[in-house]
Amino acid sequence: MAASHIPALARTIFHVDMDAFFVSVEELYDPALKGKAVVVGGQRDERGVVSAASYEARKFGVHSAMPLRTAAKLCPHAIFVNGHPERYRESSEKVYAVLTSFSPQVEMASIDEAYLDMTGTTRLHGPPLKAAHLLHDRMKAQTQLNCSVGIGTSRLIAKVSSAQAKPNGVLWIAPGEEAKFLAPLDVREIPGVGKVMESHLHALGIKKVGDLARLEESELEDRFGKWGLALAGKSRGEDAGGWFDAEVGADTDAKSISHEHTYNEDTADANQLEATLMRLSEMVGRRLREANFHARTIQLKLRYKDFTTITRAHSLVDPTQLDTEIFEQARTLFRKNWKKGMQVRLLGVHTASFTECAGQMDLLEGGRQQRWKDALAAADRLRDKFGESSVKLAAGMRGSFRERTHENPTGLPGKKK
DNA sequence: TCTGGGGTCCTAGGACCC
DNA sequence: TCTGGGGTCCTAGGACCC
Repeated sequence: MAASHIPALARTIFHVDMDAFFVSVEELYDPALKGKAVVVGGQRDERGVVSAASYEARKFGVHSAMPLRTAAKLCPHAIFVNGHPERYRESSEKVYAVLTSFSPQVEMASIDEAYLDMTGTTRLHGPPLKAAHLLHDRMKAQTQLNCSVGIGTSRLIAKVSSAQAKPNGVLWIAPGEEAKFLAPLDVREIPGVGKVMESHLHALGIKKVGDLARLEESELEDRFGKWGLALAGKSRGEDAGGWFDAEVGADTDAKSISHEHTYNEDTADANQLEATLMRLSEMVGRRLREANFHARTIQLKLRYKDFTTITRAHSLVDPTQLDTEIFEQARTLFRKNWKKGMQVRLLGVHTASFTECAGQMDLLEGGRQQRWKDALAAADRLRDKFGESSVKLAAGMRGSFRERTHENPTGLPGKKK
């Protein structure tokens, strides 16, 4: 092909996506699962959705985000497995180690996928396709896991091509071939186009990316605003706007930390609901302390039986990382907004607007907070040693913490991180 | 079919300030 | 009198991703 088609500054981006990651990791622990219809995410009669399905289960129409009970109906012979986040984190770290041996610019986009900037690595690893096959084989050798690799001049092209390469494949889109590659694909294949956007586009008669590319930019902008403009660029394979434009591997601090819980059965029991808020506040507080963040905004999430969901937030003058302060705010928001007697399906505690250090406080307040911090640090250490359920901080306690061991009667250490 | 849990980003209105 | 304009912060909700 003519060299003039190749932009002088074209980047070479890899998108590496692990195949059926959670299922594959579970197979490492239980080889009997191999080749079977497997659903990870919970048991067949539980409230919840599919986190991952094996290719065998997918043949029956099972896919991630589908309710477990639906999956059980579509594929009655499937084996249902609870998720093991520690296992996935551990495998993810091995994946990361393999990737960093190929490029210093690696960015994990989630637990099972990553972008690599491979621009200028030809001398070291050979041309893109050769490097990708090398990576693919080393991944299998060192993690026993299959992955797919997409290669392109943008994150977008790399991401879309890795999806086309699945399972267990490698796909390279040569510079200049982007639009041709995208044109026949459904608009839904473009990252950021979900159910809602898809139906808006379908209503305009736009089904394929090629249809999108033929539209005037100005028309897309008029209809969909800023996002429409980005969409026009994407239809040509450009990393148009936002995070996609960022350098690969630029580190990004967390913007929010949250935990939520859906009850197996809806409840209107105020004591149970507030106990859940306490537990969620503890989990959030702990993660704030681990990250050394102080949160200014505390948000409550409340979902009723009929699935109507509200969020209510409050911003503090002094940012906090203390369980009790988080809980106090969450509980206040809850008492103000929960319609007494209404059955609750889900509660969540969300924190955001982080600062590195705490706001100002007077000396007296400082002393009291310090004692709390000491107590919490001790509780965190105890949890590390004996597991999540061994320590609970009771609401309203001052300057001390109580140890509860009835949930761990053997005295043996629980799961260690 | 009866809908998890952890995130990110965007929009839009109102308050408040200059 | 019949009504500025821009900037920022806060809150609520929603689309989307894995």
